[in-house]
Amino acid sequence: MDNTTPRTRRNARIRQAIIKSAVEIIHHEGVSALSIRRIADAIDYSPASIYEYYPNKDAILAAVCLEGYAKLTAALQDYPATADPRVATRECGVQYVRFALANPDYFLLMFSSAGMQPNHNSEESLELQLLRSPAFMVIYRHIHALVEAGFCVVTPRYGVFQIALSAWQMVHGIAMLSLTTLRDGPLDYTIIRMTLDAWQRGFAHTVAER
Amino acid sequence: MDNTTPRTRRNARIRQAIIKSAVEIIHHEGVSALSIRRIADAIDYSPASIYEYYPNKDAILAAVCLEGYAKLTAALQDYPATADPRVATRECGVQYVRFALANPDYFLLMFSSAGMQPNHNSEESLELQLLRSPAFMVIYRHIHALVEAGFCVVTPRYGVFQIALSAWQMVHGIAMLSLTTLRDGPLDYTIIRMTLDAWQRGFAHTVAER
DNA sequence: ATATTTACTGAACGTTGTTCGGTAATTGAT
DNA sequence: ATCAATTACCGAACAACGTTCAGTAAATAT
Repeated sequence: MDNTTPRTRRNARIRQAIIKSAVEIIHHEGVSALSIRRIADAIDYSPASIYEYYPNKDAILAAVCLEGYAKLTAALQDYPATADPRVATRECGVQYVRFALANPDYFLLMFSSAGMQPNHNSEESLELQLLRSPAFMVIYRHIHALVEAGFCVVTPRYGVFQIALSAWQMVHGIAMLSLTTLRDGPLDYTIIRMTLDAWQRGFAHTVAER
Repeated sequence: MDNTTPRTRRNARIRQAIIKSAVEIIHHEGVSALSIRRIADAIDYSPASIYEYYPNKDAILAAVCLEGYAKLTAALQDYPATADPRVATRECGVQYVRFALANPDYFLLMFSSAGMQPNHNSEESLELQLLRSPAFMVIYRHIHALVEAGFCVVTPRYGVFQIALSAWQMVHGIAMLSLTTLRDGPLDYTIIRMTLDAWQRGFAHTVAER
């Protein structure tokens, strides 16, 4: 189909300009400073025109979050390939925390409210949806390699997926608390590495079945 | 001093009514539905009068959070004393997640924005501040018992405090992701217990010094 | 009983998200 | 090239928001 007519291309460009200026406003002045009028001002349109491209403000925030997920995925992969999967897994976690602290506005927007998740398709099982989420898959593959190398034991009830989920939960807790309750406290990546090593050690042997 | 004159008592009662109605509005219609005007309506005052008791809306939200911290602390202790500190520690974590899912609005309000933490005194070290936070202390004592019983090994760099912090981060990640990304997915407390057991196993032996 | 402090309100200001009627520009068909 | 139909855009407005302030009613202190 002609998804590249002049019109659709202009349309896409303006949509892009909208979320780009939104990202900049958020980055420089925080989420609370973001308003339709500020965006309209930044891209030389009237406030009403914004609604030709996005149905409402939440849709714009959702689009910003989508960008955030992509950036997070890239950040998780931004570590040189390592022979030892244990180190690779751990450093992936460090990257997660690093991303959160480097982009606090992005991160809090993505993971603070209950309605900011990508393609929340309630038809499908949550597991399948996560497995199609690129960011989660980066973690998943690290855990898979960990298991392959014999550093991590799986059971029928608690497989690669569950371990990957647990890893995500661990680093997410570190990141989230660092941004909220522990903000402006010292952030020691040496200690975070020790925490992640301890987490890994917990899965080094069979998870007790219940 | 006379902190119980008729005036101060009335004052306290009205302040209490304000945050009580705020809690109810949040609970029934979500944080986004909370407004000064709605509160004023609920307690039969004019919007302007609210400002005689709280300087602004954020102060009201902060007061709501304070209540939340107290409720969380109570929830963490709401598990019968157990002989085995390993079980006690794990069930404390389960209670944390339970609280989050039972009070999603409270929890997200408390731990979503960067400015909702209690008495953020930047003079003092973060460690000392946490050690005076009742909720954290519940976790801290569990870890202390765990160490006392020999189920958990401490090192100079990574002591009871760090382990307790790690425990908090772990359950916080579970809770937070369950409320946001994993919301409306199934929540299996059996699997959460297995996760917390694995976490505990990671600290069962010496944390490798770096 | 009077002076003074406190409690409370109505009305307003500036800002927000969003809608709508109307106009200018662009497109598709002849 | 011309004309009708669609699309893009805007000004103005609406309702709701947080907050302020001048002014009135009530409670307190003298």
